[in-house]
Amino acid sequence: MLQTTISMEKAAGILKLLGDKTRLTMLKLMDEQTCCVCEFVEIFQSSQPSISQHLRKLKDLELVKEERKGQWIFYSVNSKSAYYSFIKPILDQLPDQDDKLKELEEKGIRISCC
Amino acid sequence: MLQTTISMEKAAGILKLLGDKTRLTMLKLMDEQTCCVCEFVEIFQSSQPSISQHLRKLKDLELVKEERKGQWIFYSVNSKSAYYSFIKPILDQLPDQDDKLKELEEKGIRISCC
DNA sequence: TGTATATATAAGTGAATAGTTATATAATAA
DNA sequence: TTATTATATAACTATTCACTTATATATACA
Repeated sequence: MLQTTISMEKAAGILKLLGDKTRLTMLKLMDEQTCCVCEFVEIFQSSQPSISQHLRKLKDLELVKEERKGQWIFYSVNSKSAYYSFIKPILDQLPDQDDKLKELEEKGIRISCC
Repeated sequence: MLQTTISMEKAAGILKLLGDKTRLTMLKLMDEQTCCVCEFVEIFQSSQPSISQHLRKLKDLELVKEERKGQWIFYSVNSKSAYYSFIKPILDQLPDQDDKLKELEEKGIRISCC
């Protein structure tokens, strides 16, 4: 069952992206739920361009996919990616981040509904 | 069987170290065999200080252990590390690097014996 | 001894990177 | 149409990072 071999080059590139606390947490969140940019901005108390730039890097490697809904763009982990099987075991070992989304819901600023 | 929880902070720090092609390949090699600095220098055609510095970073996070044997210092993955279970699934997905050590043996410059 | 070999460390340099501010695009609402 | 909201992108800046050169330490061997 050992599937697609990943090149060292590609693996290092992906791990470099995951080697940032913000991006790693974003990915963990997006593996559980679909999130939009403004939610990340709130969660990480970061600027909107900073979050956008993190998302773009993840999108460039096709680790996440986007879907526009009206004015919002929703991001989630791209489980169809050839490299999903590479990152999934990593994400699974990370502490659950659901509390971050729960906080948003409590504050009444969770968007995801629609 | 989901064991030790790793913090996001720590996970990101480790992944950042793995996000370098040289270090990632070194780790994969050291997960299979014990290697010394001069072997890495030969394999990666890198300078000795460069290799030493990579090893130090891996050692600082206790991902590798060292053992002096005479003039040589042998490095290997520290499977006793609290984070070995975190990196092992990653290393297992990487392409085998045995050919690199075989090359050294063929050239007659493999040290590990003793 | 003194010389050679293996490794580590320190200091400097250039490139990569994450964040900032400013601006552009796109959808919605008035 | 104009204003507002959500997001992306471009240009700039400060920091991080990998590598270099030079030097130090430690072992082996003559």
